[in-house]
Amino acid sequence: MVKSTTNEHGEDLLQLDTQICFALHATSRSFGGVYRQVLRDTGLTYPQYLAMMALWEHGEMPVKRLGELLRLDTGTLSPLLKRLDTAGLVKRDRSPHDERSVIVGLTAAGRELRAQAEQIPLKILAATGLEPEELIQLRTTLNRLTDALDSAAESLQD
Amino acid sequence: MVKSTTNEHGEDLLQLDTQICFALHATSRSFGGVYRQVLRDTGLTYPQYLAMMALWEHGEMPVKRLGELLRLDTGTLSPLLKRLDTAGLVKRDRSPHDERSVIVGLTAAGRELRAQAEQIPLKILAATGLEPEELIQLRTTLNRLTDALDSAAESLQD
DNA sequence: TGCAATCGAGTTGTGCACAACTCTCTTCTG
DNA sequence: CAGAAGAGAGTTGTGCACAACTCGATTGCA
Repeated sequence: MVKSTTNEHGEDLLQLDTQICFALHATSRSFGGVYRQVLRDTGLTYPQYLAMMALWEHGEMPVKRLGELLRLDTGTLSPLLKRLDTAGLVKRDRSPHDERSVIVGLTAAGRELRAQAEQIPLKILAATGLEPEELIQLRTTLNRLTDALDSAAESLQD
Repeated sequence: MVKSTTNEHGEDLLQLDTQICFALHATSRSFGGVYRQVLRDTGLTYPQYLAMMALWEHGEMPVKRLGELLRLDTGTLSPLLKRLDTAGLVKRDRSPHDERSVIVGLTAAGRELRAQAEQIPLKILAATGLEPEELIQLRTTLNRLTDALDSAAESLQD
């Protein structure tokens, strides 16, 4: 049995689907543009900012754990952390307990940057122009969507 | 006057904001993962698929117009089209009316690929696991969000 | 205990996104 | 009509995302 691709509003879901995905792609890039502006004087990119956020909140942790929090693999994270290291914001040291593991921690400069970054979320919040209720619902929908997509991708592996 | 950063549900909006943006980022990448699976035997990446979609729907058009449809600048589009050209799916010719303009059109192979790509939207739709109503609302919210972010980014230029 | 399997980081290669630039062609204006 | 200004495409350089790989450390199990 094949589901109809047109709903009661007369919208073609096949078309709609591509628009959803395209809209998401566009929104993601627009967010990137706003963050680029807001982060300009910190010298951070958005993914670097996310990494710093995680370290500000949780303190030092292994690269592995940071990758889980940010959902990034080492191919992305290693060079990113190298750049943060070069910028003097983080330090990386082998764990004495497990020589495979590298512990990422903040330097003094990295901790100091936190004060400068404090107003960033408010600026971003203002830029969204959405009401809190809408943001909450959007987040809920996105999280469900991410879970569904991840498990779909997994079941498509074969 | 400073707005409260905590709403009536006791959620910290500063935290929420970062979660929204992070959630969006995560969803965008999860979509990427599903498309990677689904597009595997076409040999296309997701942005390449978007470009092909635009050409299947609208026929040949200048690079400029394609960039507007996909919201991509030439720095992204030129090499992407070069790869599609190398793959034999599109052709690029200078416009006879305006030597600055390049017209992108489909080759026979590019047109044939459409049949193979026909079931892709349905697969993606299934992978989202969302009801049509939710998709429609999500699209609406995302479009508003994108507009707000774009105009915010513009006003932050200076 | 010894060795195979696994794990954690890092590297390499490809492609996307974007800023800043060049080059050519067109258009506008004095 | 000439030269300046602008438009359209492409290039260069940086950084992110991800697959596939290497390498050394650890773990597990025969």
